[in-house]
Amino acid sequence: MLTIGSLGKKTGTKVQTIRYYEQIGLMPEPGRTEGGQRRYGYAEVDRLSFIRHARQLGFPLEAIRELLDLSDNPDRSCHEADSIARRQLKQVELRMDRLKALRTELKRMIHECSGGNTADCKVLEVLRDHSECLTNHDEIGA
Amino acid sequence: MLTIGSLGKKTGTKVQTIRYYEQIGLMPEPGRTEGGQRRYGYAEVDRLSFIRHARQLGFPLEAIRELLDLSDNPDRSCHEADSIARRQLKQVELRMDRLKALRTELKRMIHECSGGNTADCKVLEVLRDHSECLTNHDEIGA
DNA sequence: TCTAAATGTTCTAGCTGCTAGAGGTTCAAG
DNA sequence: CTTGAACCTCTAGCAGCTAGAACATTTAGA
Repeated sequence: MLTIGSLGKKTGTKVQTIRYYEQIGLMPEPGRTEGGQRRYGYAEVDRLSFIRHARQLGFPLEAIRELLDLSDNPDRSCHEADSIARRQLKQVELRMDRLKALRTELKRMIHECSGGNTADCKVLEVLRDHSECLTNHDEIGA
Repeated sequence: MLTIGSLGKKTGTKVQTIRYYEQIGLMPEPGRTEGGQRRYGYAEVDRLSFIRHARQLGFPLEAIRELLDLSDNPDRSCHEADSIARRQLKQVELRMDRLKALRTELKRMIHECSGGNTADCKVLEVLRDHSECLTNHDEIGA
């Protein structure tokens, strides 16, 4: 039986975060000692590892909830898990595209800055006047 | 003189957001009508445009606060604005690197999923067992 | 001049995914 | 039996907004 602290260490999760996951129903309510402290078994280690791993891959908690659900029901079609992963991939690629455009603009901005005083600072000038931008980054910063 | 609504339209900002910026001191407290409604001039259009543009480039509000400060003081060195922009560029590149690793992992995961039922779903399997990952994505999902 | 619609006002709470702190209790080692 | 680390609950905070309730003002048309 593991305490919440050792579960945390095993999975690289802060104690508060584990309690948070329990609170929102991602982790089950564990058994307690007579004194009221949580005690975990190895099923919980697996579940929490799954969650943390999915988080590292950027899945939002709601997606993880679905994935856990699928994982708990081995009879259901793999298709759903696959489409969640594809959705996540789409998100990642979208964010990458935005960051790419952003990087271009930032680089240009910095490159053109010659280093006098702020009165003719290129960085500030570009920020002041959107028309100096090459891309029309509507929602880039998301 | 502009109402908060027309300022919002001119700059592509929601009314609530403008009030929020005022609340945190990014936008100045504007003049009011006798009835207590906000009225803006063209200086405010410029300032808000600056803020929104910087947000689109991903600058956090605190960085924008500094940039506005620099912009208000034309005598100060451009160097500070430049270093804020460089910092932002670093952030963007860091996030891009993480996303790139993430994308690789997701693609592999999806690619290997043959589409049976979840009992042998590759997506779920990879999530279950970190050792199947090529990268050790410690903080990838940030 | 009156009215009705559109827009404005403040205040509070919610979103994601945690994280930190206060103030108190339990557990395990020595 | 004592001590100190780890646990407990509860509340509030972070970024950067966004939404809604409940009410006031403005403006255009009849």
